[in-house]
Amino acid sequence: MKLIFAGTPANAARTLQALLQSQHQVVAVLTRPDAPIGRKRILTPSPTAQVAEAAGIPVFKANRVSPELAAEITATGAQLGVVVAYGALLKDFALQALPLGWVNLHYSILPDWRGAAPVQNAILHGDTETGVTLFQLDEGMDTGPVYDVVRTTINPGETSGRLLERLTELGITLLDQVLPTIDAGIAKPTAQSTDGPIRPAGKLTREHGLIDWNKPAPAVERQILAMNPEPMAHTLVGEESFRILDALSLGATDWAALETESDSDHTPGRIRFEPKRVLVECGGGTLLQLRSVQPAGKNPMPALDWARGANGKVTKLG
RNA sequence: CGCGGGGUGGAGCAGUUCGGUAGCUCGCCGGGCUCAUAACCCGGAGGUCGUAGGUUCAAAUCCUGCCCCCGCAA
Repeated sequence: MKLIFAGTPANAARTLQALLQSQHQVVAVLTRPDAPIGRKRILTPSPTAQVAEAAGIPVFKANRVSPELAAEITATGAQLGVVVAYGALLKDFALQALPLGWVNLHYSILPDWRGAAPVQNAILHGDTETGVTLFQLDEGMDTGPVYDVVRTTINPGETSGRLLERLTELGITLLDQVLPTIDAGIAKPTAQSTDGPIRPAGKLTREHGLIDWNKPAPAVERQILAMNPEPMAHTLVGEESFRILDALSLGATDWAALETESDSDHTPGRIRFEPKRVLVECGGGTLLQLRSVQPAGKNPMPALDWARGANGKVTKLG
């Protein structure tokens, strides 16, 4: 089957690579325009564009599909479009540009977590299960009829980045199974369920990553895991940003076992350096064990490494 | 020229203001103690102090160019 692929970030690029090695023929790729990346503002093609260009496939770069672009898409002769995190909604004329329309891989069990950041939101809200949904694109946001779903358990301590990697692979297998049935004309998508939670998965901004140490440790842990790798949870050390990449909630504090001196000052955000652990006091007398951190201007490092240099200089976060 | 932090044995840091051949907490190797140990004790290896050049009797430290990493902002 002749396909056009639309996607932008790394997981879309990974999926494109898989399609390139499949029985299908990717005749063109749609991705977002090159964007300035990093401090030096170097204009960089999206990961998907890089994979496409390396494979010698024609690339359309656009932030939205115009009627003119839709005509070009039609002219490629592709039968079906496959969308993975392209980054923009397709209007009716775009949807109708291909004989079989478009399918979209979405990293949640629809209709729950429709929107830009389903993986991060699932972890942030403490979900224990998520999945990948392959559905037929319509004009709504992630509202189209569903071909199939693959479910998976969210592992304890799993970050958004790691979970997305797993979901990407699951999505590839899902495409592998469903595309042939669409090609054969025997696939029959069914309307999305109307019961169960339908939570909006809004994009998470840097503000969502600012840690409030008054919250209990389990909530802070979920926040840290959800924000990794983007936009990354952070707090402050003095005036400087301090990112926390990985942490583990230890739950309630046994203060009696911890007290070695007469300091009954249990301030949220206060750090306790132990020989083998770095702990932060959270709300409700809970403790969070820091695992991986990144001070401003430094590379990410194990919390214990940071403690070696920071012990005695830093006493409190936030 | 967007703002800023940083490059010192494998890791994280100190030392740079007031130049005099490198220190701390770990890790690693060997030995000891111990029923045992991630605990403790003793010993050891390991560093062109990012790089090129300059000043000086002497540079991690002062001056100049360059490279690399990162936080914020976009």
